[in-house]
Amino acid sequence: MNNSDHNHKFSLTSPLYYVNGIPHIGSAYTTIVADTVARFHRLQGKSVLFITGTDEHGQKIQRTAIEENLDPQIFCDRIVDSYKSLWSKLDIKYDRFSRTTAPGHQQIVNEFFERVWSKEDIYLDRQQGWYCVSCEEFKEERELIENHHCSIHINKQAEWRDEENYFFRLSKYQQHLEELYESQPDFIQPASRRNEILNFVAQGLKDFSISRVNLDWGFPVPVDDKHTIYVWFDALLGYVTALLEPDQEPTLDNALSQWWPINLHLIGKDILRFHAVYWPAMLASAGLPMPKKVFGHGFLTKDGLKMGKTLGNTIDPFDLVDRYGADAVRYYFVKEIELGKDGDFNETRFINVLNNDLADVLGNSLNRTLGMLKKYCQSTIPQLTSADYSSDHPLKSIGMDLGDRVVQAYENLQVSQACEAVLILVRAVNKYIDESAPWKLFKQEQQAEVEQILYAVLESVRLSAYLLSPVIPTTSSKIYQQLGFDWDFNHQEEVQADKDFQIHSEWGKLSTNKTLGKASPVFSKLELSPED
RNA sequence: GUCAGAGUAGCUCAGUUGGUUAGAGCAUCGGACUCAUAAGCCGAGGGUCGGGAGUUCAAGUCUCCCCUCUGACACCA
Repeated sequence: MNNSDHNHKFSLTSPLYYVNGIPHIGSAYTTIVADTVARFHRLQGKSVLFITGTDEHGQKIQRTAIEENLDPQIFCDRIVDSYKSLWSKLDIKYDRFSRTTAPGHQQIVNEFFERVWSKEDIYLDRQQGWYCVSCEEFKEERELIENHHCSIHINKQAEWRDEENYFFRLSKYQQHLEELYESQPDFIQPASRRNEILNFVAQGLKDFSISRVNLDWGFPVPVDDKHTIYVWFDALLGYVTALLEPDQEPTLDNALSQWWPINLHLIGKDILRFHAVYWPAMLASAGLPMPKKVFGHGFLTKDGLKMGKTLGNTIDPFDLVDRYGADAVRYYFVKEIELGKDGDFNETRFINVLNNDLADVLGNSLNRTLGMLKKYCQSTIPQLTSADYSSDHPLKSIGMDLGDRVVQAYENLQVSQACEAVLILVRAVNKYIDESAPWKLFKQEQQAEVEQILYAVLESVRLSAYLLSPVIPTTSSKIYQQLGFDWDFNHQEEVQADKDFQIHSEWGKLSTNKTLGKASPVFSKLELSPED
C-alpha cells in the first residue's frame, strides 16, 4: 500500500458489544461518535470501513439464554436484531457488523491461535484461587469480604478452584509494549488514560488465561478440545474477521490485506486495557502490525449520578431516540460531551441545547433568510462569489478557514470543538442579519446590498450544514435540499460521488443561481416529553 | 494506601509561554426591532477562579500545604 493510498483509507471500530442484554445508552454513545467520525472521513472522500458488531460467546450468554429457555444462538440473534434496530434508528451507517458467531470467525481465531501457539506464547498451567461464579472470574484474596464472599455478589461465597487453563505469555511483551507506547505516542488517548496504562504496564505484566473448562458456548481450543477459548482470543479477533469481504476465504492473509492496520479503535474507558495492552501484545505475538490509535472515551452520568440498575436511573436509548429523533441525540452526545471525559445527560439541558443550537440558531437563520430571498429576490440565489467580499467581512472572515479548523478538530477527535467552531459562524449569522437589516435596505431599494447580504448568509448556513453533516445528517440534508441541492447526507455514496470536499468545505466557493423552493423549518423545536 | 486527573458565573465549559476592569454558550431579567420556528439582536445581573501560605512589580495561570471529587492499581466487553 503506498502512502497516498493510505491517506485515502480509514478503518475504525466501535467495540463489539457483549450481547447479555439489549443495547444501553453507553453503547449508543460510543457508536454515535464512531459513526460521526466515519462520516467525516467519508465526507472528505476517503474510503472508510466502519466496523461495529457483537461479542456473543461465554457462560453468561449461555446462562441467560437457558434462563429464557432459548438456544444461545437464537438468543444472540434476538439481541443482535435489537442492536441493528437501534443503529438504524440512530442513522448509524456501519460498513460491517461483526458477530463472533459469524461463519468464518472460528477459522480466523484458530489460525491466529496457531500462530501464537507456534511462537510458544501459549502454555497450559494451573489456575488456583477463589472463583466467583457470578463474576465468572478469579478473585484476589484481598478483593473478597468476610467468609470469602464476593464483594460484588455479597450473598455468594466464592469457590476455591484449582483448574487448568491455557495462558497467554503477556509478560514476554512488556518491553515491546513500552516501545510501542514510546514510538507511537498517541497510540493511547486521551493522555490521562495513556498515563494509566503506562503505569499499569510499568508495574509488570502477568500472563492471562485465555481458556475455560466447563464452558460450551464458544470455540474449542484448537490443541485441546476440553478447553474453550475465553473472551480475549475470541472477541478481539472479531475486528479482524470483520475485514473479510463477504465472499472471501476466511484466512488471516485475506482479512488483513485491505484494511489492516485499523486506524482507530473507539471504546469506553472500561475496556481500555484489553485494547491497549492485551490486544497489541497478541498482535505482536502473531507478527501483525499495530493499530494506529485506541481512544477510551468517558462514561455518561444522568443528572450528575452514575447510571445503574440499582438506582433505576438508566436512559433507554430506544425511548430517547423515539421521543426526540436521531439528530437530536447525536448532536447532544457529540457536541455537549467532551470526548474522553465523563459527561452528563440532563433532559432539560438536552432540550435547551437542541432548541437553541439547531432550531433557533441554525434552522431559523436559514428560515428567515429564505423568507427574505423570496420577497426580495424572487427566491433566486444571487450570483456572487467569495471574491465579491473583502476578507474582513463578518461572515467570510469566519468562514474562510473554518473547513480547515474543523478538519483539524476531527483529526484530533475533538468532535465537540468541531461543532463549536461551526457554531461560531452560525451565531455570527444572526448578528450579521440584524446589524445589516436587509429589510430596511430593501425599502431603500438598495437591491445589490440586499443580495450581497443574503448570499453571504446562505453561504454561511450552507457551509455550516455541510460541516455538521456527520453529526446531524438529516438536518443538514434538509438544509442542503432547501438550498437547491439534491443531496442526502444519509446516502453518502451520492455525496461522495461529487467528490467536492474541497469546494463544499470552503466559504463562497459555491456559485449559485438557483431558484429555491418553499422554506420550512429544518429542525422542529423539542418539548420536554414524559418518558415511556 | 500509591499513582494520575479535576475543582473558574445557577448549569456546561474556554482561559496560550504569569501582565490591562476573568470569558463563551445555556438559564434569568430589561430594552429596541420585525425578515423568521414569539426565533434573533442589544444590554444587565451573577464569580473572594476549592481553601491557605509563598515567589513576583504582577498569579486562575508558578511553588508548598490542606480539603473535595473522579479514575487506575490485572482478567469488569
